[in-house]
Amino acid sequence: MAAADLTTHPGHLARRLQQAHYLLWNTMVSEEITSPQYAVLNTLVDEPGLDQRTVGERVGLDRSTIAEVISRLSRRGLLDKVRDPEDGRRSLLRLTDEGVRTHRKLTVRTARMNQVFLAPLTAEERTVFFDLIRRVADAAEGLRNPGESLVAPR
Amino acid sequence: MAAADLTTHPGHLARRLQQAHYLLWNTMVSEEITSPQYAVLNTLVDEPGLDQRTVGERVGLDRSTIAEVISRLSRRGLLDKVRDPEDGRRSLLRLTDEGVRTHRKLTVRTARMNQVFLAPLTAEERTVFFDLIRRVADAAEGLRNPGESLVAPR
DNA sequence: TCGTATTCATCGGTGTACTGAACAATACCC
DNA sequence: GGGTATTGTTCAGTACACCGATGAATACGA
Repeated sequence: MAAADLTTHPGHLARRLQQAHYLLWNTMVSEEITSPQYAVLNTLVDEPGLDQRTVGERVGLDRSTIAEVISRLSRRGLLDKVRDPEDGRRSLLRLTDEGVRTHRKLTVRTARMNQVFLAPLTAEERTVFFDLIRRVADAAEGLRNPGESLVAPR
Repeated sequence: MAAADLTTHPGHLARRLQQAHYLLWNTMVSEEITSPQYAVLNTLVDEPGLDQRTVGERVGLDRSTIAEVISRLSRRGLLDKVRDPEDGRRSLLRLTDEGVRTHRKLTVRTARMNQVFLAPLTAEERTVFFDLIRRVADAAEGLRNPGESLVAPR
């Protein structure tokens, strides 16, 4: 059997896209703070006091992964983590002043990086780019929790 | 400063897309062989006897990463790795019969998975999807080796 | 031909990213 | 109110994915 053409395999393209982004992030945004770490800071700027699991859900990180990311951010003094006095299972998260400053700085640099990253596309193409990726990702994420969107239990 | 909207950040979208793909791969293709491992098998079907560095270049994997991926495939008996007698620095790679069989099986399943993954898009949209991602990824990869495409040194 | 430069592979370190299992705390139901 | 189920976190294990440094083999130039 002949080899498949990987340039038409969305998974392979997604990996290449992410790697390319990782490299650009490292040179244009930060060598210490990673993109997922920034996503966590960004969520907590908007919603301070969120618990760990919910933050993971917002940024699309697994329960184990979010725990590690948060422990690194906490170790660097960018956020504080305290047990919820109302519910001893939860860890509540809040940015420190240093965390807020870091978020502000990285937001500026990230905007610059996105300009470079998306430079090959016109404004219309960018809109399409976001739309197509979002639709595919949303649909695939939906396959994991069948029925969730249908009955919305809770 | 307000929080940024991550749904317009290509890096964040790329990560979500890749994760969604990873999960679908696990359920529809294989739990043992990963997508990067399949990419290596696929390359070696076409070009047996390639050295390790070149394979890494073909599939877009770092020298350290490709070494680990290949060591796993070798441990599972899917490929053979021998020193090049002509150049003692190189490791030459070749699929075993078992490796060829595995590639054939996974190629069928991967095609099925891609249908499901891309189901939200029309045929025209898929073409655009591939084109946009490829252009962005190619351009970003080009930023790493400035001048390479201009003068093609060697 | 001998010494320097390049190239390929490996090693150590860090950071995602997933699963399954364990544990503690809370919620729910008879 | 006590036993069971659910929920949030952590831990162990596996697999990418990067960099810098090291070592071995080859290439090249004076």
